[in-house]
Amino acid sequence: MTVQESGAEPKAAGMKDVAAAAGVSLGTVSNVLNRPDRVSPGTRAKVEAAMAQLRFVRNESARQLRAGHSRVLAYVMLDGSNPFFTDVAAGMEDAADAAEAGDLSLFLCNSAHQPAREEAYLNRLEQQRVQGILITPVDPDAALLREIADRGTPVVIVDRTPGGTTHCSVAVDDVYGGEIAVRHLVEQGHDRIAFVGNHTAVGQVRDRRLGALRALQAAGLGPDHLVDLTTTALTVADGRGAGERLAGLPASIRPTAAFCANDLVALGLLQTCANLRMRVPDDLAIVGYDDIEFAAAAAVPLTSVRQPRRRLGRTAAELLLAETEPGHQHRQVVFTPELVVRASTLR
Amino acid sequence: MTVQESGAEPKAAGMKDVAAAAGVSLGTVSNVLNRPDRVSPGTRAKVEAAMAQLRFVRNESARQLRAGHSRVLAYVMLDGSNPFFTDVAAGMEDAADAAEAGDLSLFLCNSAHQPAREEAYLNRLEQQRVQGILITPVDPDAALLREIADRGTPVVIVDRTPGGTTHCSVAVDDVYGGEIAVRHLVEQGHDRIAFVGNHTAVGQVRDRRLGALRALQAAGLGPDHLVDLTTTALTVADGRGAGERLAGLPASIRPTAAFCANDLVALGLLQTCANLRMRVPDDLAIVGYDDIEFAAAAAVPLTSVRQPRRRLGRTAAELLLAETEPGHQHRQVVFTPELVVRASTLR
DNA sequence: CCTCCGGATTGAAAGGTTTCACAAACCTGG
DNA sequence: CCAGGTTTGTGAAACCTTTCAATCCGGAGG
Repeated sequence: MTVQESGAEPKAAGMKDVAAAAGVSLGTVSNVLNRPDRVSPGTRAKVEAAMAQLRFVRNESARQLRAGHSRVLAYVMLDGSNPFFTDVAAGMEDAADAAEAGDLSLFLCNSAHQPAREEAYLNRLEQQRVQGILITPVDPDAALLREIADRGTPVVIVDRTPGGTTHCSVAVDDVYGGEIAVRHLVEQGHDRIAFVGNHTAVGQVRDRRLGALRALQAAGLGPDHLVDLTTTALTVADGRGAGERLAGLPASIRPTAAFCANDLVALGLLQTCANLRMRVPDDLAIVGYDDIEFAAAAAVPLTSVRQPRRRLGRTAAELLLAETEPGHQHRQVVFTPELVVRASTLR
Repeated sequence: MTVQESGAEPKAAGMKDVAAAAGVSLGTVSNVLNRPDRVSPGTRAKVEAAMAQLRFVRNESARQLRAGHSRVLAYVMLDGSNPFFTDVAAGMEDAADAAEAGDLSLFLCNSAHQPAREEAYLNRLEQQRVQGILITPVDPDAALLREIADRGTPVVIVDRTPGGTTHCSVAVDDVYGGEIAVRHLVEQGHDRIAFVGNHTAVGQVRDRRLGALRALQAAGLGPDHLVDLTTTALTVADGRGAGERLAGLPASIRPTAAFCANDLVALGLLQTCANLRMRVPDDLAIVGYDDIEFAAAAAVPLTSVRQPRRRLGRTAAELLLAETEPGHQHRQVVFTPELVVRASTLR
């Protein structure tokens, strides 16, 4: 029984205080925490009682300082409000929970497409000496990413393909995704197909369009069978706008099917169709991309290209954890997407 | 010019190394970092050059250890895949960015409804001595939350109302939300209204139903005018199931309107209506709750009760930051939701 | 009875930063 | 040229934990 301080905040007890209260040395308290088997049951009980009584909370900063690294992984995501990324993050959580090196935590950081925010997070994480950084970067070729990796913090690029092979990365084959989407439409008898998206941007969307062209070519159809409906971004509103433009085309030219770069765009398009009394899929067949949960729940369930989001995240985290192994070589993993056929393309 | 080590990893330079390389004392390096104005331009330049050359990265663990606390806030969210919570988190990010005590980072942790995960995160955060914890807990009255707060880490409860007043909290008036939803339906001429949700659970959903009953009462309608369609959870699938049950009711009893505890449920219900050729709102008017982005983008845009999600998050973070002020009193902030009327209830 | 052994415990060093009292150097004005 | 003030720079202590070599002790074997 020690006397309870009645003054202001009792100044959070440390191991030293615990040791004093239990009448043992500092080293013994440490042993109780880290190698309980090396401590006799009697002393251990005394120490544990003291810890409980003093409401001892281990100081992680001090542990890290000593250890030289923390037991934290972080995912810097591009857009926390996009279900795609939260699912990827869920996969990472699975991997972190399952890791042998128990006791890992995954922290999420949302850059929200803002380079400044991304940079601030990256710096903070590096200073925190996190075990590794997972990131879907605004710019996959940013110098900072390379620098951080060079200085020794493992970095894995998620859902982007960096220029070189200076990091591990995981991504999905978007050309193939575009190909299976449009091949399906062609098989359904369509030969004038709209591509809805902002393909001027490099990356994903461009690849998906490329795949679409390949599918047409394979069917003996030239690039003029793909009608571009270019949007500024990939939101639901963009999809609505594209729908109106599409409906305005004369019937002789109007595509009978649309391949959307994204499910959000597809949902917007679908909504416009409903408003304008165009029947889906009879008047217009629609294929989306990502297969987000709401794609299946739409008024007309959406055919979509599914990416193995959760697996993407899990694999990324596994690659990250493998970085610390001795003769590590960076790997670029590419997954294959899959077409999920639903009512929006089946007449 | 120092000689570049050619062996393995040069062992990350610390301030001591920088000091040596620049030919100054440790304290001066510290001053360059923390009080640059107290250092003459010449030495500062020397030190900065040395830092660049050695690729010096500040060690946050050591800083924290010295400072006694970190510059990190954390939000432990109940469900990272629910757009509601990611929007709340976005509001917190706004507040963290704007905070006077510059240089705060917000980390997100996803408990995914799992008490064990939540507990692991809470312990880790407390050990990390974070500046404060924001949380939408699985159980708002869990003992651990109180203990952590008692030991000195500020805790703010988000979107839940804890039993006592031992924490700050922010929430939304769900009774009122239910009331305005059903009042609107009554004004549209409905007098037999379905309530779709799992109201056996305590909390939100129960309050929303309570509000619905009040609205009926205010219109002189008894509780028998509310038809309960009870679900197990609040997912799209639950909504679909409820829709089928509803459609199975004889027309003489079947409600002409439905108030859903959640937009996901409402979207599922909407989908069933489309499948069964029930017209919305003519055959069934639908009101959802949360006003998630997809509510407006549905095939029939959904009337919904909007919660100030972003503001909820921002306020929560502000309350948290205010906790450190001297004579702090815990506050319970309650926001008022707002009805957004769209096509799903307007004939 | 002495030695040796192994398990239990201890004490001190180390890890990188910040802070603070203090010393040194430089200026100003008398 | 000096007293007193300001600007720069220094050195050591403190933050809390972990690790590891060293010590202590009781007991077994000779």
